[in-house]
Amino acid sequence: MKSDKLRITSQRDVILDELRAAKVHPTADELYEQVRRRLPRVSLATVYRNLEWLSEQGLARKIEVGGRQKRFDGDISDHYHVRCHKCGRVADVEMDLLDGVEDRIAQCCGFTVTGHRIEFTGLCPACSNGSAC
Amino acid sequence: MKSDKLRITSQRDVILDELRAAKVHPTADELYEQVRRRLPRVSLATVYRNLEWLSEQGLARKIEVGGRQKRFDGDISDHYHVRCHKCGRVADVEMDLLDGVEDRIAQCCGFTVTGHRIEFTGLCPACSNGSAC
DNA sequence: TCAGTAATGATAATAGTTATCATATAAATG
DNA sequence: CATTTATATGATAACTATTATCATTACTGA
Ligand SMILES: [Mn+2]
Ligand SMILES: [Mn+2]
Ligand SMILES: [Zn+2]
Ligand SMILES: [Zn+2]
Repeated sequence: MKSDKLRITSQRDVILDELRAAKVHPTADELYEQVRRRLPRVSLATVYRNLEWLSEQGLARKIEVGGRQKRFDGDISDHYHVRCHKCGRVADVEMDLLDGVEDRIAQCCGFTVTGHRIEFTGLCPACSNGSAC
Repeated sequence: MKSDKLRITSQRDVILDELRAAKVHPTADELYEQVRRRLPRVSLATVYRNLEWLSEQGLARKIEVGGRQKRFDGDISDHYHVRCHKCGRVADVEMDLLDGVEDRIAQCCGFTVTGHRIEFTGLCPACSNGSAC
């Protein structure tokens, strides 16, 4: 009988490792550049594929913020983000989760509400003081 | 002396009118289909251009929710949204805005925080009861 | 009526992501 | 350890949503 277990490849290993090491919330291509340093023959498709896979496995998070590109987070704990509307940089926000807020709005729209996400917007330190991002 | 006033064209007029009439938060191509009924020769580019323009003028809002496509809102009042993670539908949430929440996190990340956005997620009525969206 | 300029429609280009497919490789089996 | 086989990979094509280009159209004011 064949196993249906998924494999741990060196690519997966390095991708998750680099994602966790990144202080920023990298886009797929930003992470690709990092991973390339350790695996020069890696494909961008592999990075995309595994970011998707890691998210499905609950080992990483796809954070849906505004902006064209998706960003990823190696920190799977529930937390909020702030995004710079000038350069797109995303940082963590140290704020307690709003508790029970989903129940408060559960009735009014007919939706079955299961979660919420707060995205603060503003200017990052670099963009605040006129310097190029 | 030449005027630098911007023109109200019939396309603009109809686009804003249809956007305001839409109960959903349409994507550009959804709105394009609506506008086409009244202006059969309209171009999709014109819809994109004017949705952008209307947003800049403060006559409409570009709502940055998750999902691939941008959505637009003819209701320019500040309010939160809930998005169906199955079909992408977006509805308004009847909840008072969180007050002073931006100040509470202003220090912790170095960002100059100027706004926030809450996106609730869940299942819309149609997706809740097994029926096709 | 005319000149000047902004907007339009058609379409090309771009960006980001996903799909395809031949080859490589991890892990189960013997 | 060698064999088998399903999964993962790398290269690249295809796709989707959006933005840019540009010749033409049509407001607007003189
Ligand atoms: Mn984070
Ligand atoms: Mn709305
Ligand atoms: Zn910035
Ligand atoms: Zn739905």
